[in-house]
This record gives sequence, C-alpha cells and structure tokens, in this order.
Amino acid sequence: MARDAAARGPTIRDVAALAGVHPSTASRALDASLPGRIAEPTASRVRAAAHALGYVPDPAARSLRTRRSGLVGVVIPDLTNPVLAPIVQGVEETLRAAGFGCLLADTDNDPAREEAAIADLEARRCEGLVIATARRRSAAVERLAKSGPAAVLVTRGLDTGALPLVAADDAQGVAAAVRHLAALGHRHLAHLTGPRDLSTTVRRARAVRESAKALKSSGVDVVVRHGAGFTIADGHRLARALLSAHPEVTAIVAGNDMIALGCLDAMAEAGLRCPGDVSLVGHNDMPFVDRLEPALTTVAIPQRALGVRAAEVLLGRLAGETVAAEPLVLPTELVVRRSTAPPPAARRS
Amino acid sequence: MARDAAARGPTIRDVAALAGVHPSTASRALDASLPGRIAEPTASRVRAAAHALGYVPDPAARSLRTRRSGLVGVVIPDLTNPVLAPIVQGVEETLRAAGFGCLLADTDNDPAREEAAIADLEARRCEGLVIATARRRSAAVERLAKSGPAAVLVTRGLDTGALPLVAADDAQGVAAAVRHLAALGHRHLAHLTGPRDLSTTVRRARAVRESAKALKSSGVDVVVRHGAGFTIADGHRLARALLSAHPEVTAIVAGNDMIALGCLDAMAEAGLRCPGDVSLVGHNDMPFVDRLEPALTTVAIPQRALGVRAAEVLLGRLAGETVAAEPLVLPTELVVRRSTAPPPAARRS
DNA sequence: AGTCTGGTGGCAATCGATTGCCACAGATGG
DNA sequence: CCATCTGTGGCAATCGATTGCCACCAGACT
Repeated sequence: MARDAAARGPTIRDVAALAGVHPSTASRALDASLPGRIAEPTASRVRAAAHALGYVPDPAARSLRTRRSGLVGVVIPDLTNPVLAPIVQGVEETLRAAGFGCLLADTDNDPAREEAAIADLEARRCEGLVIATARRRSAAVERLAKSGPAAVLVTRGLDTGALPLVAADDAQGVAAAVRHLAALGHRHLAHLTGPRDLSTTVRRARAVRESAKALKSSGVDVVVRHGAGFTIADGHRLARALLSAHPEVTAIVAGNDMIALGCLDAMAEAGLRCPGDVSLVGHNDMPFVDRLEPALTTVAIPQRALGVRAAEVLLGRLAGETVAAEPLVLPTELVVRRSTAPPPAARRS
Repeated sequence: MARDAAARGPTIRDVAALAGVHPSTASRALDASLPGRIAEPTASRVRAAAHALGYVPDPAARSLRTRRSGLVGVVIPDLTNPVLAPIVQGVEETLRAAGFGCLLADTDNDPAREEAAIADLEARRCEGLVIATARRRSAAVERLAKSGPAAVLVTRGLDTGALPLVAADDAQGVAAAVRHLAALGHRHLAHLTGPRDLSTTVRRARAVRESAKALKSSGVDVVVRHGAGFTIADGHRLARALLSAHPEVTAIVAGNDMIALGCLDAMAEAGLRCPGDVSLVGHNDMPFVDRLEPALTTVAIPQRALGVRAAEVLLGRLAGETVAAEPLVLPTELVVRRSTAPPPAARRS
C-alpha cells in the first residue's frame, strides 16, 4: 500500500501542453532570469498552467542538465557543542534564503570521518561546502582549494590560508581577558587549551603569550598547556594536572567554554573555589554559560554572525566573486561575569 | 579562474570504455544489488576501471532515472535548543550509515516556515522526512500521511496518529516527578508548560493532573498553566504570574528545561530560593542542566536514542515495512539533583 | 518594394545512469 | 542431432528540464 510513491507529478511537458506552447517555451517562461525572453501574454499563460497543475520542476532533471545541485554541505565537528548551534543556524538561514539546501554532516571530531564526509558531499555534487572542522593542515580540506566545490571555513582555518576563513577575533578577545585578569591583580596565569593542530588553539595561545609578555614588567607570567581535545574531560585533566604542578596559578584562561567547564570540575575536586581561589575565563560564550555557578566570564564571539558571514562568503564565491585572501575577522568581546575576581590575598606573591 | 568548475568527472561511459564493455554492463557490474548478474572476471575488470578513473556516479542522473534522491529532510523547531542536538545527531548518524544525506531545515518554531520547509524538502524530492516540529493538528504535516514522502515524527505527534511517532514516555517520567515531590512533602504543585497545540504539552500536562489526582487523598493538588511557547522567556512570565497568584505553591513541574530555566529567573526575581522555597523539576535533561545552580532535577529522555529510532523507523518505511500505528515510546527516567527538596516548614499547610 | 532587424517561439540535442528486452553462446537433455 | 535453457552482455529507450540554434513574423528603413 505504501508502494504508490511512483505517483509522479506534472512535468513541464504537461504545463506546456496546457498552455498550448512548446516545453522549451514553458521552461523559458518560468525562468525568472530571462525577463522578456517570452512575451508577457504567453508567459502568464504558462505561469497559470504551472500553478493550476501544481508544477514543481524536478531537481534531478534540472541538476543533470545545469550541473548545479542547489546543495551546500555543512561539515561540523560535533553538533552537541552548543557553540555550533547558532553558527549552523546562521549558515542554514542564509543559504536557504538564497535557495540552497543544507546537507549536514557531523564528524564527531574525527579526521577520518571528516574526510569521508567531504567525499560524500562531493559525490552528491554539493556546489559549496562550509567547513567548521578544519585542522591546520588537512590534506582533504586543502585539496578543496585546488579542485572540488567552493569551500569556506568557519572558525578553524588552514595554515596555508588556501581557503577563505571566517573567524572571530580571538586574539583581541583573549588579550582583553589577560588584561582583565592582570588588572584584577593576578600575576600567575595559565592557559589550558586544545590540540595544536587547530588554528583556533594557536591563535588563542599566541595571543595569551603575547599579552602576558606585554605585561611582563608588571610581573605577569603564563603557563600554557595543550590537551587532546576541546572537551570537558580534556579541561578536567588539564586543570587537575595544572593545579597540582602550579599551585601559584590564580587564574586560568581556558581555550574554550567546554574546557572551562572541565576546569570547574577540577577545582571543585581540589577543593578550590572559583573565583575565590582561582579565576576562570572561558571562550565562545556558548549558550547557558551565563547560568553556570559561577556565571562564566568568557570571550563572546558573534556566533550567529559567523555562520551568516560564512554563508555569504560562500554565496559570493558561487556567484563568481573573488574572495579576499585575508581571513574575515569578526569582533569579539570579553563578557565579565562572576568567575573572575581578585586573587586571594594570601597567595599574592 | 574559479570558473573551471565545469571539469566534469568520468562517466560510466568512460569506465565502460576502459573496461571494454557496454555502459549497461558497467552499470550492472557496479550494482552491488545484482550479484552474479555479470560474470566475475568482467565485473572485476569494470571495478578496476572505475577505481582507476576515480569514477563516482552522478547522483542527478541516477536520481532522474531511479526516482530516488538519497535525501532525507530533517525539520526541527530550533537548533539552539540543546535537547535537539543529540536527537539530530542520532538521526544524522543513522541515516548516513544507511547512505542517506540529511537536509536540515530549522523552522524557528514558526508554522509558516514549517510548511515552507516541508514544501521545499518535497520539491527537492526527499525520500523521507523526520519532523520534530509537528503541532497536534497541522494540515501541512497531516497531508504527508496521504501523499508525499514517507514521514516520521519525533517527540511531537499528531492528534490523528496518522503518522508514526517516536517519543519518550513523558507520562511515566512526569508521574515519577510528581510522586517524588509528593514524597518530599509538597502538597501544592504547579505545572508550567507550553502551548496546548503540542502533543508533548498535553501528554505531560495530563500525566501531571492524573498523578496528582491519584495522590489527592494525601492532599496533593496542582495548578496547570500554559504559555505561548517553550522558551526561557515563557517560563519566566509563567512563573512570575504563578508565584504571585499562588503563593501556596511550593513545587513546580516545568514542561521542559527551558521553561524551568525561566522559572529559576522568576524565583530569583521574587527573592525565592530554589529549592529552599520552591522546588523545581525540568524535563528533557538537556546538556548542562546538571551544572546549573541548583543542578536541575529533571526527567531525562533518551535523546540520542530518539533520533536513532526515528531514523530507523523511517528506514523501515522506506524499505517497505508497515509501521505500527502505535507510537514508539522510549523509557524516561527521573534524575534527582539539587533543585528539589522538602518544602519550607513554615509554609506547610 | 525589398531587405534588415528585433522579438518570439519551436526543434532537438543533451546531461548520465539505469533497465526492460533481446541476442548470442554454450550447455544440457531428449 | 535438434530443441531448450541458462548465463552473460548489448541495445536503446527513458527519466525531465534546459538551451543553442534556427525559423518565422511584423515592422521599419532605404
């Protein structure tokens, strides 16, 4: 009974017949990019016929002929990371408004799955790719600069800069975080972050180092530690090790909010209070971190705007525009909440 | 320079030529569902040729001929609702493993956009639809029971039951919540929830009422209030009104975790402590509610499993199986954390 | 009056894979 | 020795929309 899926809809031939014209005329009449190609009386007759029949062009047939699929692939590392939701939303909304469909692929942070996902999306003839999973050097992603569909990276860029990147101005945000902590009186900072093969990691780590160096005359120093990933568990491990190895540290700048969450766990475990004993700054301002205990001070990135801009850059490329080689950098902002405070007086060195 | 996208890949004709066979033979040799149709030596020659050329069949051409697109549409109300992320992940992973691509559509909780999204997904010839946005009576969704691609609903069902539904056993979870509160000593409960046109809302509300009624002999009563949506703001409004109109209420069962968050805001505003003054139970156990202050007691639903099962049911339908008319109900579990406690003695009636 | 031009619309090829039907060869059996 | 059968592969139609090219017509200009 559920076999009647073969009920095919009307074709352009049906429309043409009803309107009393040739199929090619019907096709042109319905093509909005050809204004005036078909005389108005004829065109409106065709439109009326199409409407009467409920005609919807077959995308497969159209795609076969035009070599365009109307599809864009969106490759993300982990949908359950709340920071990605607004980004994907921005991408989807912008692309949909432009008539593209979004094929979603979650790689679970696995390079092998990323490569498979890109291959699959290519096989499906996506016209463009929005990639949020890129590692600094990734053969699969780099190849897209040479062949394959147009690709735009969000947040995570390539060392070679071979593909357009839309990212937040992490450096500025992180520098603000370091200055904020220094101004509160902290002198021994730590930066706990993710793996070195992600551009976000190195950008943020470099910014932490540089802004600490700029404050060296005030006695500020920083220890940087890299973990295997950007997860709560990674943050937990990193912070546990740090707190025992470097008891002098009174403030942590986390590589992202997930790591910050892990830091909170480690502090609780060690009997340290935040911000009483150790201050903490996150990164990304993902949803709900303002409702944590303590509400997290963090570097806010324009999540939705990142998605929107990435989609816009992609649309530009698809329209033939040449994109700037420089990454498109969107402003960040340090959001000060309750997880940062002056260091405990007793510890002050 | 970015204009060489016309570089078409090899076609089955090229493969056939290289293997020295007819294209139709090549097609059959590459079709895994036709074992033995082509003699093994020939078939392996074709496979070698395909591999050597890096042949990838053109989905448009295949789709045109076979009337199958390999696409499934996923319609969700709001990607930034964390409860959806694991569901979508489960759907995507299961569908991908079965060879389908996921076209994502976010409706922003807007029925008009839902209808548009469904129409678009149909126009793109999706073979199936996973819909998480259904209202109890929705012409656009109901029509899918009669025509259009196979559809499966997640979480939110239709009154008519015309489409298969995969949902959590809310009734059981909510009943456990009510019993938990009653056991703690609460007598005046409230249920603050979403709009009546969502099946989840009525399921949960009914379960609250019924389990309260079962405890009526113990003096338990409940007031139920419906809001416009399932957002934090809705919860906030609802709770503010409730707390002033019903000061006797000492425990709130929220329709979902977002509403619970809003309740927390309203309590803070009213100078009430949770759980000191008012206890609170959420629903869904979305990510991070265990890290709130206070950690939220909530009804956990098997989020990822819901997505997986929904995808499996859809795959079954696509394979021609007849699906049960009864909704597929997955077990829930009350997760007791810190937002529930005995009522303040002073208030006890 | 003849030719040119611009505006419309039709014709047919084309995109690439699939599949119903047919043909041929070799094997089997009567 | 012929008829039938089975296994293998080829032929050509087909899916539906698009588009390069051509044809026709009316009006305009010389």
